[in-house]
Amino acid sequence: MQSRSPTGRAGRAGRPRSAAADTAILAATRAALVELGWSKLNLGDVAARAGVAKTTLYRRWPGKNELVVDAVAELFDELELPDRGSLAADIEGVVRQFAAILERPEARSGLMAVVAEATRDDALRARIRALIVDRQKRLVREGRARAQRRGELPAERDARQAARVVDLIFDMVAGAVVHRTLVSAEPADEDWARGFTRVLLCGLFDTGTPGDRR
Amino acid sequence: MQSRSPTGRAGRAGRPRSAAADTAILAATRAALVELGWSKLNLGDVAARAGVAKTTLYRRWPGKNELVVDAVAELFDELELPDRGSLAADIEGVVRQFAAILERPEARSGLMAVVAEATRDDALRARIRALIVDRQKRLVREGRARAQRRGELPAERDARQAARVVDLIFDMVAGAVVHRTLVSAEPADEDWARGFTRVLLCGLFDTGTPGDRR
Amino acid sequence: MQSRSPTGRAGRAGRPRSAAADTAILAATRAALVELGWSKLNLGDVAARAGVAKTTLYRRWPGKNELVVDAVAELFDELELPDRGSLAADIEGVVRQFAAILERPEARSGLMAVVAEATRDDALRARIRALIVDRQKRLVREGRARAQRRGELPAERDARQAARVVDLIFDMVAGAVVHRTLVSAEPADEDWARGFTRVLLCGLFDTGTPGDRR
Amino acid sequence: MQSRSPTGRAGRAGRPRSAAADTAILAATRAALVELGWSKLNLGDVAARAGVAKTTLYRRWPGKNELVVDAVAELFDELELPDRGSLAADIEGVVRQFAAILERPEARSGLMAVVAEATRDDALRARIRALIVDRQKRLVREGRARAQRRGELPAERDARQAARVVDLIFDMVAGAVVHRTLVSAEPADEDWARGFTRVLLCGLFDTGTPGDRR
DNA sequence: CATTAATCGAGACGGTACGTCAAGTCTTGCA
DNA sequence: TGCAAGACTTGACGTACCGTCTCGATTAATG
Repeated sequence: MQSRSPTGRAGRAGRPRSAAADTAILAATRAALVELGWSKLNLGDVAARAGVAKTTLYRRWPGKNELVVDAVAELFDELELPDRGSLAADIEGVVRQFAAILERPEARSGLMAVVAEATRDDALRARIRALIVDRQKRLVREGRARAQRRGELPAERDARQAARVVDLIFDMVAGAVVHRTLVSAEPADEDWARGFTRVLLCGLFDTGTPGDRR
Repeated sequence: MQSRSPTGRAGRAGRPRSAAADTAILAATRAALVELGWSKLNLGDVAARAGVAKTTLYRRWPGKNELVVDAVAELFDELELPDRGSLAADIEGVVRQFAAILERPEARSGLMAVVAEATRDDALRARIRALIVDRQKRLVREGRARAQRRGELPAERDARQAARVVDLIFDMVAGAVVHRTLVSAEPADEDWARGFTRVLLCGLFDTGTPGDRR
Repeated sequence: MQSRSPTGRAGRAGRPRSAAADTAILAATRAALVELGWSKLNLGDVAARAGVAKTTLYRRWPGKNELVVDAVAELFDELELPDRGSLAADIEGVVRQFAAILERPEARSGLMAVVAEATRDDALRARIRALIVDRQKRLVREGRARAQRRGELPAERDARQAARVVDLIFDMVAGAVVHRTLVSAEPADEDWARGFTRVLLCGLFDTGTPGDRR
Repeated sequence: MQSRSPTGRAGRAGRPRSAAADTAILAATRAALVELGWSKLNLGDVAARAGVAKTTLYRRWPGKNELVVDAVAELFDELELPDRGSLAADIEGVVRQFAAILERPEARSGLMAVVAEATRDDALRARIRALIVDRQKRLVREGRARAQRRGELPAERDARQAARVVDLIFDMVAGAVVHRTLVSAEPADEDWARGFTRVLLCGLFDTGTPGDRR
């Protein structure tokens, strides 16, 4: 998925690419990210850790940015949305999972850096959307559908409206957790997740006692 | 404010630092950020643009990271919170202003990059908090106080609770706008701002027709 | 000879070093020495003249000192000792040749400078001895052997004594020419060479009319 | 002597220059030369050691080269030529004294370096001649006159011839000691001094048993 | 089963930017 | 005015990575 195939139609003649190398390189990238952080990360070091030549790495990825997107994207594939019985519980659960990933240094260092690079690189931005953003929106879609099945949320008027709502919620949830964790640099712990979920579901105008609606 | 004072007690002996240089350097930094972006930004170029020697720059800032934090921080000082008559209108206004800043390439490139670097640099994180985060929380505090005066929001139980709410709202607003703009890479336009404000104030459970409560 | 070989056993793996680069760099060093002199000589300029990256230069030589020793050493390899029929004529010949080399600006600037640096750098001193001093002592040894074959000089008692005499003569000849040329800054012309040779062979006590013994 | 006087006639107006400063600066230069050597020597450090501002230093000397010539020249003024009873003994004595000075790091590092610089700087070359070369030729002149008084050496035909001989002997003695000490990097000890003196006085053709003529 | 064509390791290559250091000048304020 | 302090411009330093290249040595699938 993440590496371009060497030929247009099919890997015809010649020695085929080592499948193990891809795995080793991505793992080495994460390891290097942990030790060195984004700015000191260098592809020569990654190649050495993976037991691979620098040329092998450049044959498969265009550069540092794309490599790190791929390496970080795999982290977010761990996210799951088990049914915790209510929308509030589901949200709190995914917020805590997301926060846990963002505690890991390989995610912290890498994620914001590639987003920063993506502000000036359309292809990179597309890659991030495809491998991280769009892929994790499944969580919002699934949680929303489940809540609608439970009757907690109304159905949307149409598909366009549904997509807009999913996008908005994703930006609100992911944005708040990322901002709390990386910009404000405070832990997104259980208390914070509960407060956040309350506002997200009931709004700031809500005056009810905590826990009444869940 | 952003530059270290040259002496511990008082700038007594020797030639004093040129005050104009600071201004020129920060402006040059933003200009270079627009043209080159974070990753191609180099201090030699910044120094040349500012009409200043590279050593002068290094005498005043420890490095690229701190320089960019200072340069970007000035951008956010433009944010204002004029009274638009209702909390909803105030939020929409500040969201649109914030989004407008994040459209500017010097902010886009710089902000996420320094946040990324700050994940491995405590001093840098502190600098970001002091110059950007804590400074802009004034907007949340002011908006909240104004809404309480209008009777739109209840008063907090105590100061600790108030601070927690301010922090939460700041992360939710800033996080959502940043994520929408930089990660999802979609415009935070008027429509989006309205939808966001609605959810923030009324929550996802809200079923009222749009506009009833504002 | 002057560049370190990249591998211990044999230059096997990896791209081999360009052989032409060594030649180009040493020639560029001499050219830069002529134009700029030692103190203004800089490796960036040398690299540019040689059409080579600065890193290539640093990969092969530790620094300016060693590079200049190698570049200057090649100049002295031009020295020859053709048989002019008598020891006096041979000495005058080599003195004039040596003086001619020291007229050249690349030798003038470089030689004394590296000797100066070598006063605080053992490795550099060893390099000078190996590439310049010991290499040119061949001239003294050869001239002495030839004079002994002619019967002009007696044979030494033993090898140790021979080595001491060779060292002494080398220091006297080279020292006098260098001092005349660079310190006193007077030309070591034919007249001077004749006077010097007379004293070296006959001593200050000699009272004979010039030319009687040759 | 070595510093230019600030005004044409007398240091009249304004604060007069501190006389102690000159002494302190030259001493500091030698101290820095011992610790750092020529190439690492820097005028900021010298100024600090001398308890003087860098500007003061530049007001009195044009630069590093001239400063070091002055500092080193003072060392050679220590040379003396006590009457040891014979020309051979006088020469051996001065050779040993000269060698002793060249053992001192401040002389080793500085002397060759300024000679190297002087190859491209006429004013510097003149300064070296005036302060070092010409000044120490007094030793040769005095030794020669003494030997003539003793009857060891004949008188010259005329003054021009006398000057040529003095120059030649000076270059031979100083050149040999410098070359032995700094280029060959061997000690100019008592043995070497005796061998050198023998050759200088009797020549290489001499076959007599050592010591017969002294 | 030999050929063939791409991949692999290693490492040199031309570049660019780094952050530091020294040279020499300029600008203060004090004596 | 001389002087100490120290900021200033300039420019080289030596290092580290960048992404490309040139090698000789493996490897499969093809012929």
